[in-house]
Amino acid sequence: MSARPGLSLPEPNKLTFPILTLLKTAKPKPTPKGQASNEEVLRAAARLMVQKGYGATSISDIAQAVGMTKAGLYHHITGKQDLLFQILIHAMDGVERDVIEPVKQLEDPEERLREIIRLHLRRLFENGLEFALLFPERRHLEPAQQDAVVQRGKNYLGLICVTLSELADQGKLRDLDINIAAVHILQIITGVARWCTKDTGISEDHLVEQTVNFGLSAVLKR
Amino acid sequence: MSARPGLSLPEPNKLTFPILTLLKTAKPKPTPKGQASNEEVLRAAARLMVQKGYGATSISDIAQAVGMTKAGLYHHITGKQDLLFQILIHAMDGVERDVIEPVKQLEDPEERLREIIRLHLRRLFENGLEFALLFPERRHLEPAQQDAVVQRGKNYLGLICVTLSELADQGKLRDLDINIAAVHILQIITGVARWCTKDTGISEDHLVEQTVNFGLSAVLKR
DNA sequence: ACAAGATTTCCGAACGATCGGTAGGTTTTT
DNA sequence: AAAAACCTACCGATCGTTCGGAAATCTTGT
Repeated sequence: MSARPGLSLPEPNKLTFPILTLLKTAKPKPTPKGQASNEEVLRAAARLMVQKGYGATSISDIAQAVGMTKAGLYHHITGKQDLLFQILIHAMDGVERDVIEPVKQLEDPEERLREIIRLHLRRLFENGLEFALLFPERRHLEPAQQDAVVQRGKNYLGLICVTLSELADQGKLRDLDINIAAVHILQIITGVARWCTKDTGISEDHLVEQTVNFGLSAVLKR
Repeated sequence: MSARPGLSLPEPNKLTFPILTLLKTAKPKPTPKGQASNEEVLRAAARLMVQKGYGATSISDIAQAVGMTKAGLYHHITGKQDLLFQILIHAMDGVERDVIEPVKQLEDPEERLREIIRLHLRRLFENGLEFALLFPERRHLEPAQQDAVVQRGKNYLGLICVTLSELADQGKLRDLDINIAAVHILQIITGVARWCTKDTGISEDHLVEQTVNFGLSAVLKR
């Protein structure tokens, strides 16, 4: 971090501590590009990709965002494609941890559906909008990686379907196609992640409340 | 179309008639790249971009899809960016013609909202899913072009807002934020355009009916 | 009807730029 | 001293775009 002769750039987001702190897997190869990328890199890359799209985000962009050069960055990632894969896996991990798991313990399906929407939106606002990348950008992955991501997305969709199904058993559900309704609910959530990057003068609490009510009203009788 | 010596490729989608038939504007320059691109090119380009994304769709891909070479294609377009712009303008033209205009004559706001969703979905199925490009890909345009596209999108959103407002005047609307509800409705529609590329075994009629009911139930009392 | 010229349509080949990725050496940390 | 983190410099490939010319098509004079 000291002598960089003849170059006094601002160094935008220079990291003040070494990356790659929680690497648990063994690394036999001299290049430890194990599948564990660093949180900072993932976050910066995700932010750029949400902003500009996967294709328009170059490795140099990401490297610059974390205060490194391209070559330096390649000690933390194995490639651009795999970086996207890590981001999507990471996004799904977060959703499963912060949304799916807490919600599984709820017995009442109506409360569960409400919490799914609420918790997911909360997560979007707090932990970044990486989830918005899941659907539009997964086509840039290898088929095998794509399948892995799609599978986890389907699990999530399945949870919504089961919840709707339970609501139907209780007679609380409108006469509708559960599968289509589940997709629409998911689209509403991810839709928020999409247009919420803009500077809308809307309070987060208000948006969450309105979206939850919107989703529940669409499917519940009353 | 006749002698192409030493080259017997299948020529995948070779056009059997000259492109650019309805060019009405005068063309002073030797390169008549006026802003009127051909329908075939626009359609093929839109289809590819929906499938692979703007960044991942090369000019060669588009040229091959219409049975030409890169250089030949450049007599019909002024550039890749402008091609995207033409596609988005064309998509908005279609929506304004097939959705907004017919719907403006409807007095009853409930019927109007129902027709907005229904007609828009119908258009998606029949005239291609170019509308799905509007929101995710417009960031690749110049700011001026972006503004033009965004403005027309806002007009559409405004129509939905006005309709919701009229429903509120009639006391038919739930207690909700009209602006947020309008965005959610639009997101549902464009969401269909997004995941509908897949081979879902769902009938179009069924999907339209379900989506219309979903949207109306979300905002109407009852 | 038909040839000749003008115009449009398209192609082969290349350009400059940028991209993802790598080799090898230098600095920093352990 | 060993290992990890990082940089400079470069590679091959691909991208969007352009140039000059060759077909194909249209227009016009006769």
